[in-house]
Amino acid sequence: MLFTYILYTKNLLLSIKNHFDFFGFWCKIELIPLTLTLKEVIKISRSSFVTIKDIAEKAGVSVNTVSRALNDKPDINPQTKEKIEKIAQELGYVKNVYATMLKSNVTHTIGVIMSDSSNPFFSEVFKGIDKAARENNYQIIIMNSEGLYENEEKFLKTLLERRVDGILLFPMQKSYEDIQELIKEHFPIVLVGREIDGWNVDEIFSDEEKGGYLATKYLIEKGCKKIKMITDQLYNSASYGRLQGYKKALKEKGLAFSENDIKICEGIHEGYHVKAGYDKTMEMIRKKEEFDGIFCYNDLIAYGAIKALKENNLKISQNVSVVGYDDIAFSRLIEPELTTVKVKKFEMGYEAFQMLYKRIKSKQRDNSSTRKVLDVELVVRNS
Amino acid sequence: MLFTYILYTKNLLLSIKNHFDFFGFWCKIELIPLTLTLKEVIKISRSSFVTIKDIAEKAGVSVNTVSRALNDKPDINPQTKEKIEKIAQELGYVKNVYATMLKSNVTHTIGVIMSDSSNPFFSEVFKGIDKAARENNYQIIIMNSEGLYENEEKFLKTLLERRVDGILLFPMQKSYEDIQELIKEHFPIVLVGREIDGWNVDEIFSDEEKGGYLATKYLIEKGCKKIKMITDQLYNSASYGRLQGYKKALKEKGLAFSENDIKICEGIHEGYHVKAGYDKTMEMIRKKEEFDGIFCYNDLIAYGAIKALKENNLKISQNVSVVGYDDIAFSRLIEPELTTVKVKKFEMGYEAFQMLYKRIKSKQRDNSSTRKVLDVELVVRNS
DNA sequence: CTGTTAGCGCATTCAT
DNA sequence: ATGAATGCGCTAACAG
Repeated sequence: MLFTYILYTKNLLLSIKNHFDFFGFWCKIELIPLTLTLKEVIKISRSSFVTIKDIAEKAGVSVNTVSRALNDKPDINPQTKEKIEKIAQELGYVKNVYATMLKSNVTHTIGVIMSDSSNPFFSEVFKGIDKAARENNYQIIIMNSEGLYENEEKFLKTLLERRVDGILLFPMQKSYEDIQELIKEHFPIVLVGREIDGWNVDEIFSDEEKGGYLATKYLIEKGCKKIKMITDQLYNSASYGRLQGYKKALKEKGLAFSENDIKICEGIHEGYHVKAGYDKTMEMIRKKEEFDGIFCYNDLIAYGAIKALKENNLKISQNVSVVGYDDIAFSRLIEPELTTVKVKKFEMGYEAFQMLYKRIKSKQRDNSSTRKVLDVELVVRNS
Repeated sequence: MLFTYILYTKNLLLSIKNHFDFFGFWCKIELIPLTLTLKEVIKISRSSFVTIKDIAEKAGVSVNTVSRALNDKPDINPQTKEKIEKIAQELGYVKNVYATMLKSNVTHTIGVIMSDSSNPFFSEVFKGIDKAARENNYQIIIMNSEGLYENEEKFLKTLLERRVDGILLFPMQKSYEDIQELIKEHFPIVLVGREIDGWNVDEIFSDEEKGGYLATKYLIEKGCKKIKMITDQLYNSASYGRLQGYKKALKEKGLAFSENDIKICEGIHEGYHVKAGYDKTMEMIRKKEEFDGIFCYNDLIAYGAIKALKENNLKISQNVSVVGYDDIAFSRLIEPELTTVKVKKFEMGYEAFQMLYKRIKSKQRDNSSTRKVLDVELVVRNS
């Protein structure tokens, strides 16, 4: 074990390092020059970061001269500035942004709460956020709620403690109270990927109904007579919208809607989408339900469905057609290549940050709000 | 447009909100009680966060009583505590961690720099980091370097400015100077996924040579006589190690090694791995190079290779066998299911954080370092 | 052009 | 059990 003691006597500063072991100990005594005060020594022993005060002392100027020099403020002698910059360089000075933040009340940080950043859909959206944030010199604290409301709540608090300038939230449809609280306070927040009716808050999301409509219409026009839909929990606007589109297309084409054709995934865990798609399809086959088309809530579910169909020797696109949603990168790699609804993932993230940024910048904390709807399109491939 | 002015007169504080529009403007005058000072009003207009001072005033106690109450310190009257907690609740108090950090010099934040968090390999590793960090109540600031050294350098600085307690870095093999600087200063840092010889720094990485060896040996034992390797840039330890393993297996089985069998991907951009795997394979076919096996640096490259082989009507596993690396989730979904080297991705992230945490906690900033090697295994599937 | 001073929000002695 | 005072590192207002 290693201990460090610091003693202050009238004219001597001792730093004693004792190395103990089972058989005794020895100690090493270091003399520290008297120019350092006790406080400074403590500081040194605690943290190795150099402060503007250190620079100021070394340069023989005041701290604020250093501050001005390092922040490119006017009213400074070029030579002084140069000298200070040189010393800062030598000492390896790195600004402590916390001190700055404490004064300025601005952190240049946003919080991002999503359910699972390793899900390809989210990670594409995140890329957009990341890009936009970097361009504006903003940092990101990311939190994965794993779809759990408790986490969402906890993270929200953590982010506020960190005084993020704003928050991008991919909400579970359940979380109402705390978010509404924030909105009431006009805290900068943008809801991403979900539409929440009647709230006075900035939102960006896809035209889900159109997506569901396009997918279903495509299946019908391809000749499908009985189209199943495998969807996610129905209490979020995305699945709701896609379902509406599905219904709309059925109605338009004169096909009957049946509750039994809607299969809802349950459980949230690592890779559950693929598994759910697989399980639901297997179940439909086992129960000998008739169907010649499946509209899946997302591509991952579609992968699972395709896997199940293959295992039962059903020909994709001939016996059963499958349409996914999102158009993640892998949908071009699986066999057959997946027909899917393309969502502007990167744009969603990029735009979301822009909206948040605008909100942060405008001191205007009023009751107006903007909502942006992103267009979707059908990508026809071989499924 | 909406402007807010604050006027301070001898006995009157005016907050004037002027609503301009094209046709004129009107203004609303609010009287603010004299108990507030100008400074306080400015504060209110600037930030809506309540401080312990606000609570103290409302509770009629001192700030430190509030501080003690809220931090579960001893020496406090239970009733006072309860009262303070209630007021804090009412006012919607959220602690400003920056102030705390400024005092404590501890941020409970780590920085993570990786090349692309949307790459499935990295996102799995990140999950492990995230899990471990949450368990220890640490926050994460993540940065995507996009494989660019300039970014890595810049981000490192940003993270230091943010006074992260430690850094997890997935290094490009190029970046030496600045990292070494940090290591010399005994700043807590753990290098993840890459082994760097001769550095005195904590590292965690996979047994790359074993992975390359297992993959190649498998191909040979399956009957392959001419095995190509499509790899990434060779200046990182991962590709180097896998190449060594490849060579070792060839030698052991009496097959000749040829420089021409090593195909190196170039370019770094969105989805370049898949494309590179595809391009390199197409090129080999076009040039009529002979081969009956491909060992790919990662699964993404393997997907591209498989796509190219299929397009040329080559039967995977019969005409040409393919082995990938990493075993990302999608390798079970493509057709044929990919034989690959399974890497402990989640564990790598999880352990990496543990190592960093240990380093952060032990004030001991000495010259010792630990390196952890994770085992790999071959997962035989149908390619 | 530069130094002095005050204060951001909080936690920590040290008194009382 | 509670309050007063101090300082973390930095910036900004003000004075010289």
